[in-house]
Amino acid sequence: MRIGPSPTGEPHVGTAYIALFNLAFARKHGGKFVLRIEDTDQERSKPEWEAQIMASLKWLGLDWDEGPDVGGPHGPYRQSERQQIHREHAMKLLESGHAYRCFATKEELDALRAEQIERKETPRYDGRHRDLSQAQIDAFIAEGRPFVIRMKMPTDGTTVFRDELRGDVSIENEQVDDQILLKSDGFPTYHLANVVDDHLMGITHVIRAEEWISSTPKHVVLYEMFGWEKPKFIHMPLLRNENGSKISKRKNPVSLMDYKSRGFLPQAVVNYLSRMGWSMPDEREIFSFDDFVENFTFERISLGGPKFDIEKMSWVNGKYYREVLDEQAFGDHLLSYVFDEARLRALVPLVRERMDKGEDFIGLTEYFFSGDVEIQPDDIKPKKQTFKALAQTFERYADLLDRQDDYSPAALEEVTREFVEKEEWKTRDFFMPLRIAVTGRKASPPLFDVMTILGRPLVRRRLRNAVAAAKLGAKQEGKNK
RNA sequence: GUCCCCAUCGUCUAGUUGGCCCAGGACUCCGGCUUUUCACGCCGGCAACAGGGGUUCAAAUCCCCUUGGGGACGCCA
Repeated sequence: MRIGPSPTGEPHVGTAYIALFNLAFARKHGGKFVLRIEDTDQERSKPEWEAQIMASLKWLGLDWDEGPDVGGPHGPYRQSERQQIHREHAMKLLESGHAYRCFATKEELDALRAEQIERKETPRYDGRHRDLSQAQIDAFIAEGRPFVIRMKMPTDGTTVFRDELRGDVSIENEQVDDQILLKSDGFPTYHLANVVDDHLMGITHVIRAEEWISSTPKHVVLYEMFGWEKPKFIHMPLLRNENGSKISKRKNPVSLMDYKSRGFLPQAVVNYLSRMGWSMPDEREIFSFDDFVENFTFERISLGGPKFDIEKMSWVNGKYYREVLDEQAFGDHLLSYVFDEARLRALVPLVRERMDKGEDFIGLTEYFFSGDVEIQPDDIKPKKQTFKALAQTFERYADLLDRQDDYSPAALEEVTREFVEKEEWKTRDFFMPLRIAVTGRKASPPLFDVMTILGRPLVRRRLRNAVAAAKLGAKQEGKNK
């Protein structure tokens, strides 16, 4: 069993979800759980993300038997360090005629796709370089044209594979594209790297999210091309947003770091996640990971995509507080959460010149320690603006911050000032409501320092609350007229 | 648009070898009890088998169609 997170963003709840089921299955059947970093996207992968993902999984107690940090017999466990292996396997397929070079540029293919969509056709590769003559290939290479290696998918027939949860899934081969295996930068795509590494690492059960079902035929055909034994495929249901779409940070707090910073217990998060699409035979809701492993079977997985409900996860967390942990353990949790050293240290420069005695601290910083802050509509309305305008502007600002990657004070200040200018608002008319929205008070340390320490999820939540407050104000405004 | 997957209360789900289910539990919400208050706890309530055809003595459970939802269709994973 393995989990292959891609270090291209914050540690995602979906990663933990899949890791959890892989681990449970491995533990149940005495198998090994492998952590393999799938960092073949050179542009988006970052070492910081990798470190954060590993830290988050460890926080949850989802420990791996083999991985980049602990090593193991099938290393290296970072795909970027296995490039040579992937390349060799791509060459093998090239030699055996199962793959070919494609010289089409990205622009060329984008244009092709655009045309196909225009004509309401299914966007797909047209096989333009699938049967190039050797002379043509030589000529292109002599020209120094960059190329990718594509797999030669059969054009007819059907590929059938067994999903252990759903039974046989069959997909017509003509529906499947000639997948790129090796990119022009020499790195493999997910499909090649995944199949090659899974085989080499002795992965017997591929437990991954449902979104991979439609590309599984490619993987099956690859196994066959290499003449390898196929693993068993288990596709877990996809975690969903409230509206049913694939879970995303737009609609949900999906970063595992958020849960930690909001004071969730790792055991409670794991417990809640186990109940997503799975149930105990006796319908118990509160159980340990060991209990989960003991009772785990695929038969108890239900396939409807479960919606992630932070409300219910909070209830689970509360259950742990009052029933699972004893006073000592609960006290320890509180101590480490409230007096988290990193957070306390971050506040030091903000409060030092503002306090005379230790007792001033709590009053000065309480909004760093609470979830939502209370906002009175009347407090946030600038004199020269309407509630309606405020609501709309805040909404646009919240959207802007969602897309903001750099959350440092300087960067926040820059984008915010730019934003205010673009909105044609007076700086003070925007900054005061913003300060109240974020801190719940009219006076605070420098706003952007505060926002950085609060972090994206909390700022986001409070901004949304302020939008709601402004809308409420707008309603009353309308009535009075 | 094409292909694939899925379908029980608002949400998570039990139910799946068809009958014990006019569908059970949990979250949320609403009552009540307990409590100086709040919370917890306890008791109670609202609330679902998407629709239509079959198969069968009998269907939430099996089959088909429709509808709905989701996913995939990237030199991202």
